[in-house]
Amino acid sequence: MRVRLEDVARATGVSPKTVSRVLNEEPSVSAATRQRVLAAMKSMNYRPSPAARGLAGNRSLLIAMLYDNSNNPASTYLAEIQNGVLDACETNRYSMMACPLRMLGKDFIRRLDALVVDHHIDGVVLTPPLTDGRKLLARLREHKVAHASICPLHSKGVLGVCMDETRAAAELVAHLVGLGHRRIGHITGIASHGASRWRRIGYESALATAGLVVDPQYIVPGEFTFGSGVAAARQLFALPQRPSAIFAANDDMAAGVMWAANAAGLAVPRDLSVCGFDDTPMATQLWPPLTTVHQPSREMGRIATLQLLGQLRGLDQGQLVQVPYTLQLRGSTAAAPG
Amino acid sequence: MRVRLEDVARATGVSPKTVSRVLNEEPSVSAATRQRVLAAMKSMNYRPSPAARGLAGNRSLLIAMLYDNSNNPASTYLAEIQNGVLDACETNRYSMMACPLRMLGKDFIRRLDALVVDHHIDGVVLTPPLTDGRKLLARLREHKVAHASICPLHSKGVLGVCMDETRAAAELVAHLVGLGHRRIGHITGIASHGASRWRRIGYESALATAGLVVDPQYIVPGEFTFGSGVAAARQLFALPQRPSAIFAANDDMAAGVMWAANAAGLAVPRDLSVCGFDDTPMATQLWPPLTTVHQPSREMGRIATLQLLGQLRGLDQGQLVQVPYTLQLRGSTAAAPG
DNA sequence: GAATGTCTTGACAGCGCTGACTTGTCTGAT
DNA sequence: ATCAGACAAGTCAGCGCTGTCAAGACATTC
Repeated sequence: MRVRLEDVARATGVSPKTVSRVLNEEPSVSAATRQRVLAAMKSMNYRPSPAARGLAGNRSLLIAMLYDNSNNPASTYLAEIQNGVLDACETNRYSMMACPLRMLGKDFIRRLDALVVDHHIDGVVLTPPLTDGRKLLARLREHKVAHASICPLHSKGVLGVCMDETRAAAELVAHLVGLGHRRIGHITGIASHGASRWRRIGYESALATAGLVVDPQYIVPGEFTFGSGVAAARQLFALPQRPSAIFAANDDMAAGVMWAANAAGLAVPRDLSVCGFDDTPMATQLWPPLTTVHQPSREMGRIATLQLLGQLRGLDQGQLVQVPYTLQLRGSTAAAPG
Repeated sequence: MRVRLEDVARATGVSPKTVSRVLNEEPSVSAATRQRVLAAMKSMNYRPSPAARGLAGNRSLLIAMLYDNSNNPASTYLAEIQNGVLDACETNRYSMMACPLRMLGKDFIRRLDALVVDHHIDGVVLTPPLTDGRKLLARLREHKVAHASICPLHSKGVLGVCMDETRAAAELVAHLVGLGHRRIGHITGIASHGASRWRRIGYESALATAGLVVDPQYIVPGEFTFGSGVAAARQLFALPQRPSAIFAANDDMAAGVMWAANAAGLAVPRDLSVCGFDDTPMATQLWPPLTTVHQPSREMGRIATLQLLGQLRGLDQGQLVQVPYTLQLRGSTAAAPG
């Protein structure tokens, strides 16, 4: 029926333990033996049983991707990251379990235990805002589970990937300044996300660089959702001197701004320039297409996973890897009116 | 360290096998014993090891969600379904593995074997267009793996969920007819998706019901993507008598139509009414908001999974369950000009 | 040449659970 | 009183692999 490790051992004329050593890439096997075992494995189409390995050993070859699902609906951002994680898993013979967590409540403890204790999870990939959940991180350390973070807020001593969001945001705002805009509004994201902070800092630093004052009135809080973008835009439109450009901390909110602009009879980009962040598929599907920053989400998921797997193999290569961004200048931004 | 089944047995004063029986809800245990065992499990916080159960038994309490990832990027549709699958898993103490497959090539055989043979997967949830992959289905039957389908093209004897897409599409087109439109264009989806066929049939039947001729010129193939929507719209705009309304087979293409309309100087809905299908988050984020059909994707994922789990428990309740749709009449459709 | 260390390999138990089989008990029919 | 049958619970091996320990084959040292 099933080809077992023992069968490979018998076929090669070695002990099962030796085959096991080859399987786990342990060093103390002679090259000749290793070759013969590998050849037998291949020709017999041997596939080790994850269940047995998990039971007997301490590894499960399973990792989990944790994400916060308190914000419905599903975002393409997370879906892209998941694809990246799966990419990395596939090339490394790991498997992935997706695990939505509700940040609030102690739900996550139960879920985490189910994952770590029950499934012997080897490591987890954390996505924002889970990257900075204090209790979550504490619990992970307690269980001694390796983890890699994607865009964590606190990056000190953390394994994972990030992007220089501050610089990207600053470049974007500098672009607006270059187009002649002087009153530039900003809609921030959820405070617990690192992204919100960095993008705001980038915005402020670009203004400072250009010698413009940072007026708190022009900074309105949002929640990364379309609806919050609409509301924030209305607030900005109501100012005595409404901004001629708005930088929303993500594309969804930027879409909300464009929506509100349309509703208010403002033409984009003639009366108002709008830009976002993330370059979600939607950015090119709006009219006019949205100026934004491209974030390589899938690649980030892949790299974070590779970092995690590297750590599991004992290569302590781990700091935060920085991935490059690219500005996408499109039709939603234009020269300031007047 | 870890609480094992044996520990529970000792604490209760019964044999391990009896605890196992309680765990697996086997009938031949007296009510009194069952209660005592359950109480002990709870107080000791016993958590069975999936690895051990998988090794010893024939079940893994693991299901897989299969999806086609040859069309990048990630769609919210699939992400929503995944959330629904996870909802159902959680309440039934199952776990899920996400498994992207490339439909073409024989990649899927390897992936499927990895899942079924290695992980002892109990069942799979199929999403379009995998629901109708002949080789895939054959392989699943070969491995005797239970499966539930979401919106399969061929529904005969299949377990899963669907929606009356034909009727929904017909209602939507009837709505356009009611607004006075006589030249209504249609952009179809990928032929291998059942959705494409049903929505087109709905379109045609609605025209027939209204006594309008179905002119092949007004039916243009698309690929469910924004770009294909743009291209198809251009083709329709170039007709000697351009349509006054366009029904795109999904929201992404409808967004493409709106984009193309903007580019061509046509105002939506004044010069052109547009409607889509699926009610993705984007539908309310466009300007004007898109008239479409709401498809309860998450709920469909949940129900399909429940069907699958039901089948695994031997309840052969299985036909296709139909979920209700709702028309979302929004600003992108209006009375025909003239 | 004996003692020591290094490298490669094997023997064996056991991870935590369940399947197949057996045992014991109680019921009702003969 | 005797036996078949139903039910509750137990015994035990073993799922496929790895950890621990031990042993054999060599090379190295003084």
